[in-house]
Amino acid sequence: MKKQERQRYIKRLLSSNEIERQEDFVRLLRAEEIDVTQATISRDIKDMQLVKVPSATGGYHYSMPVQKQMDTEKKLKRTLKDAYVSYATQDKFVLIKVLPGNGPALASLIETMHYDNVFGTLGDDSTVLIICKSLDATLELQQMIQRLLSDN
Amino acid sequence: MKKQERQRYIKRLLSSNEIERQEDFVRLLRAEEIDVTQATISRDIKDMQLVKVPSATGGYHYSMPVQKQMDTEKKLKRTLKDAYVSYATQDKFVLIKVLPGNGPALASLIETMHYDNVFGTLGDDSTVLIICKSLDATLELQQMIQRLLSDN
DNA sequence: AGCTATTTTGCATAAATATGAAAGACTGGA
DNA sequence: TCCAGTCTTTCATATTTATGCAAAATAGCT
Repeated sequence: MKKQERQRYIKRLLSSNEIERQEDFVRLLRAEEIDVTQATISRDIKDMQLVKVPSATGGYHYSMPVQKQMDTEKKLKRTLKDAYVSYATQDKFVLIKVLPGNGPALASLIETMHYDNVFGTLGDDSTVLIICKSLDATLELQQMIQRLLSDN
Repeated sequence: MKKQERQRYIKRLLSSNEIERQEDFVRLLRAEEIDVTQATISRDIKDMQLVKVPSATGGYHYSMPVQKQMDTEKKLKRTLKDAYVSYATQDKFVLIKVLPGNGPALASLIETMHYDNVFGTLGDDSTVLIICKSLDATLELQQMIQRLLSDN
């Protein structure tokens, strides 16, 4: 399946927040050997219900649909609350310990949130490692986890 | 203040989900004696960080920013959980009883969520009346309230 | 009020996005 | 295999959105 694969790529590209127009997708996909035109991207965006968000800094960037984000955050929160054991940070890393079996699920949820500041995520059975893009980002992520754990 | 007032109108227009393009805003605002061009709307949308969402039914419509929606839903949930007494529905109405003093706050939160299906909201000291656009909508709203009350 | 700085708007148009229609790919038969 | 139906893509272009710039409005002074 060609289309689905491309759309997976598109999702992955989302977290790198420099995507300001559809042509950016075209360019980035071409770099990955996937040759498409803007027209197709436009249709993909419609399919996937992505939105072009005016960012606080003056530009625009594409992002996950509202509903999905809300749903995912909800699951994320629940998983965190259910399985959370401890966390630690060092440098640009955040390491979350969870109850055995919950690592991959949590990592995948964090992935699909497409946080702008997250470079990558890795989960084994009971540990999730999140690699941030900057030290500031690490702090922010930490606060977000705090928030998810504490609020209801 | 001209701009702010217009932006308030724009927010109010959001809940009527037939707004598919910026020109629709122009048209609807003109109907309310507010004379603007599409250029201004484009800037307002950027200011307010509204997004154009591809809807499930094939079209597009403008909507509140993700973050604000999430924040508001959070407050709404908290308020509901804190102040909820009972609710009842009849026809296209949902009537929520809350602890004294919480009616207006709750009504206003529901307003700012801009639910597509809500025609209007009215809150006195301890009661909130929500008027839906259809019977189906009433059911949906009811379920949403259930969800907010039960989940965490 | 009169003047200056700042903000907001419209106009014109550039830039970006969406889409009809034709062509190409893919699917599951017969 | 060949075909009909379905799905997907591109091309060309219509439609929609964003923006530079000049004019107008607004706000803050004195």
